[in-house]
This record gives sequence, C-alpha cells and structure tokens, in this order.
Amino acid sequence: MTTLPTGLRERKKARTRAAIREHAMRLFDEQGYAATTVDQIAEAADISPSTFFRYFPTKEDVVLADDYDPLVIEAVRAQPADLPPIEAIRSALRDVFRKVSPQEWERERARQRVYLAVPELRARAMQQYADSVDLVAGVVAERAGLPPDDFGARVLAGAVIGAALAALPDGIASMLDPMDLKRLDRALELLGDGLPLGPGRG
Amino acid sequence: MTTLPTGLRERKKARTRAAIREHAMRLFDEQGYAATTVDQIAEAADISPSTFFRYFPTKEDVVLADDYDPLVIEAVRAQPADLPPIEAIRSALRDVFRKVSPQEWERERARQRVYLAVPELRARAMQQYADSVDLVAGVVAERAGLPPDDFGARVLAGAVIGAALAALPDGIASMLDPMDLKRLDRALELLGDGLPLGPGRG
DNA sequence: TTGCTTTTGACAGTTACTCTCATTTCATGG
DNA sequence: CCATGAAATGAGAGTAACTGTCAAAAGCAA
Repeated sequence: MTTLPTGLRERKKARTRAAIREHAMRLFDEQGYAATTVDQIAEAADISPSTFFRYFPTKEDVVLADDYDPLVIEAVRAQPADLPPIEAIRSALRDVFRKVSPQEWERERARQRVYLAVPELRARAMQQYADSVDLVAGVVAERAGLPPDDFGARVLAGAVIGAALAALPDGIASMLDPMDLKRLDRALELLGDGLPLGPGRG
Repeated sequence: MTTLPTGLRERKKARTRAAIREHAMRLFDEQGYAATTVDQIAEAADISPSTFFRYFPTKEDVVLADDYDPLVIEAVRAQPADLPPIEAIRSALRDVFRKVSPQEWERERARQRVYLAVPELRARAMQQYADSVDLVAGVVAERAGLPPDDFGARVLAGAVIGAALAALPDGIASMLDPMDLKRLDRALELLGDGLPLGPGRG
C-alpha cells in the first residue's frame, strides 16, 4: 500500500518548487529571461542545478503555469443550463475575473511581462491555448448533451479561443487586465452575433 | 547604386539553401528530428556548421517554411466582392487546394510527419497561425472597406483560424489532405451559420 | 538504531547556438 | 586580364541548456 502524500517530504518539495519559481521570476524581471541562467536560479534558490531540472523539465516551464483553465471550466458548468454556449462562456469569464485577488493579479502581470518579451514562451503559451480547446469543447458538448468529441462543439470551442486570442494582442494571459477583459467580452459578443462587420448595430 | 540580385552568387545561395533543407528533411525522416544533429546536416549538405546557421537561425526553422499563407490571401482577393467574408475564405481555400501539385503535396506530407512528432515544432507552428490572423484580418477588412486594424475583422479572422485549427487535429498543415480539407470546409460552414450545435439541419 | 526509499549534489558529456577572424569566392572598374 | 572591394565561407573557441550516472544525505518505518 502506498501512503498518502502528507509528510514533511511533501511540504519540503512544495516549498522548494515555490522558491525556484519565485527567484526565477524575480531574476527574469531584473535581468531578462535569456540573460538569466539556470545556474543563477539554482544558486538564488539555494539548490543544485541538477535539482532545478528535477522540478522543471525546462527553463521555459518555470514561467508556464496555467492555473486558470480549470477555474473557467468550472465556472462554465455553474452557468444556467439554458444559456447559449457562447453566452455561458462570456458569463463564466466575468465570474472568474471577479474572483481573482489583487495579489494573484500582480503575479499574473509579472508573467505577462516575461511572455511579451520572449517569443519562445509565446509560442509555447499558444500551444497551451490550443490544448485548452479540448477543455472548452468538452464542457460545451456536456451542456448540450452531446458526445464529448462532437465536431460542432470542437469548432465552436476553436472559434471562441481564436476570437479571444485575436482580441487580445498579447494572448489570453493579458485577460487579467480589466480593459482587455472588456475587449474579450466584446469579441465573444461579436462571435455570438454571427461575426458582423462594420460599425452598424446600435 | 545597388544592383539587382541576379548574379551567380544568388543562384548559389538558393541552391545551398535548398540543399540544406532537402538533406535535413531526409535525415529527420530517417533518424528522427532530435537524433539528427546540425553537424550531420552540415556534413550531408557539404557545408560547415557555421554556414548552416547563416542560412537558418535555428534548427527548427529548417522545418518551418510556410509558403501557403500568401497564396491563400491572394486567392481571397480574387473572390467576387459580394461574397460574405467566411464564404470567400472557404472558396479561396478550395481554389488554392486545387492548384497544389502532387510533388508539393508529398513534401508537405513529409513536413507534417515531422511536425506531429515534435512538440516544439507544433508550438512554433501555432505561433505562425497566430501571426497569420493578421493577414486574414487585413484582407477581410480590405474587402469590407474597413481600416486594416478593424476590431471586428480581427475577431472574425481569429475565429476562422481557431475553428480551422480545432477542425484539424494536426494543425492547418494537415490541410493538404483532401479528407481534412473537407473537414475544414465543414468547420467554416458551421462558423458561417453561427456555430449551431447538434445534428439538426438537413 | 537498522534497513529502505526518495531526494539531492557533483560531475561528465552532448548539442544547439554565438562570436571572431582569416581565407576564399564572386562582382566590378580599369 | 587584373586589381580592388564586398560578400560568403570555414575553423575554432566559448556559452548554456539539457541528460545520465553514481554516491552521499535526508526522511521514513520497524
């Protein structure tokens, strides 16, 4: 029988992981991403370089920690069942946004700064968005009583993520900016209305 | 005065570039992407490793050569002006697809094989798709007589690319497969119809 | 304490990529 | 055809992100 993970060991691991992330982000902010070596991070976090790679498979992974997808999915599930899918997603996004603490908010801003400057990170983030299409498609299908791999649900999810990315020039990560949240909301409204063009429509 | 680039030098450069790409793709196919070193490619193409990096900034860039975006944009421009934007894109995609030679077709298939296997490459390809949103948004705005940075056009473009990516599990690169072209077409049809869910609609 | 497992550190090795500098190769005006 | 300048190449040294191995140390159970 394996015992539940609740000992001193687990606590230490969590603390080490957090320390690595904190020091890394600080150094990235101070010196830039490329100029910061893994050795420097390891030294700042008081671990050996080997240990760094045991916690994060690559240097990039320190920055990539998308904790928000599950929250959004949960929020979509919580929306009234009769709401059309795109409206449900809009409403869910607003709900999640309201729940973010100023503290988390600032940490996200820091991540954004790094993202914006480093093309490789943007590329990997993009890949994550593509992966999140599956999540959105799943919950959309679930609400509509369709099989989880329904083609129409996938296309809808893809359109939602695509519209969102296009509306936020800096990627969905920038969603936490209230102004960008407004643009995102407007983009989904357009999508729900069949993507009309031009200034018309009071 | 600078002279037009048409001498022996340019021809040689083009040939070297092509040679690198050819040998690289062959080696990737034979041994896998990660197992193929830049030194091996250089040796196969009969150049020095230094020269490799003068032609391609990174090893990834050898695989990433998206020559199709401009073709699609041109084809969209050639569509009748009264076609609604999504219909114009659908029609343009069909036109471009018809023009691809079996030879190019096979080369694309080879690229796909490498893509599928290598996550880093998928990530970078994704980034290219994001970049191509700008292109699509531009031509859509142009056809509608809107400013090139029109928000609605951007959202529409994002939704189109997003829907396309979601419809083709292997990315837009797999578009050259006729079956996938059909799925892509169906996805855009759904998008044009306002993203309805369920089997309804004869 | 005595064993067992997990985590860690030290170290060596590979490879992508950068920089510098001397040499060669092409272009051109006389 | 030759001299001069510009561009392309090759050689080599250096950096840094990873990988793998192995022995020491730290938490865990009896």
